Amino acid sequence: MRVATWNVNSVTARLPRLLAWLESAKPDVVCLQELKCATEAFPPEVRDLGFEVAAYGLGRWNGVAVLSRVGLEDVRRGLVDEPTYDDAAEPRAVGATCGGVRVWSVYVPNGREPGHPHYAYKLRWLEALRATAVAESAPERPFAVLGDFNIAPADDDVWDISLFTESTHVTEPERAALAALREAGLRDVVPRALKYDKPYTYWDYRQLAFPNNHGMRIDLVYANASFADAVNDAYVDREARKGKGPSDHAPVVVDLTL
DNA sequence: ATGTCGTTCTGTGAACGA
Repeated sequence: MRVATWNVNSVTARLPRLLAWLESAKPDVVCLQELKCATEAFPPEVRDLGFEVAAYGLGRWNGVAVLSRVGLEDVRRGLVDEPTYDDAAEPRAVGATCGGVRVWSVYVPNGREPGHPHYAYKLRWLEALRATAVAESAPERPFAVLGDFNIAPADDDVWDISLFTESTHVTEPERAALAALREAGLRDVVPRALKYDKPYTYWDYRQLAFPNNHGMRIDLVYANASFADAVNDAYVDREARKGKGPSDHAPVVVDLTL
């Protein structure tokens, strides 16, 4: 089974590239983030390719989905005890069971800057993610949380850590939230880089970041032992970041032998 | 130079978030 995660930065703007990628990469299950469209506006062309779709979006911001061509059951929108921001629920997590594998597609809040209310929201949201993983991860069922975590797990996951001294994505509390997920039994499934030495998944649109490989590894796969032990390959599909009209993120692809 | 995107509204450019 091939499972992937991709922050597409607008599913409607990315539709031609998404459809081409689905046909060439042939994933069975895909977690998408930053749909930037409402649930009912999710492009029907994806279903025409044979995928069932569990989308969760409200419009301009955020939005997540699980696509599957191996079945789609027990869809859940939102986390256990999920926090709100400015008193509003945001569409940042959707879970589904696909061919016996439980996956969550997540778009973790950015945080904006340490000390900002959005940063405190990010940490609360990550605690709700941990609680959801604990509630749902049974040892015998492959389980994984995949998505844009907006956290670089280690300094090596950033192209130049010296530029991040006052920034989110690398702070100790954010990394502690990832450690708490690991303590809950999830493992970081680190993909291969298909070029250069680091498996970056995101490169800013600005300042020629992609050609200079000024990237970050912030799109993560956190999996329980049943899922992680079944992984026979994982890689970042950097080809999808090339050319005209890409997302600023590349897909992470994981192959499982179940 | 926060230098690029994508979306929406204050709407044919600006504001916002990333």
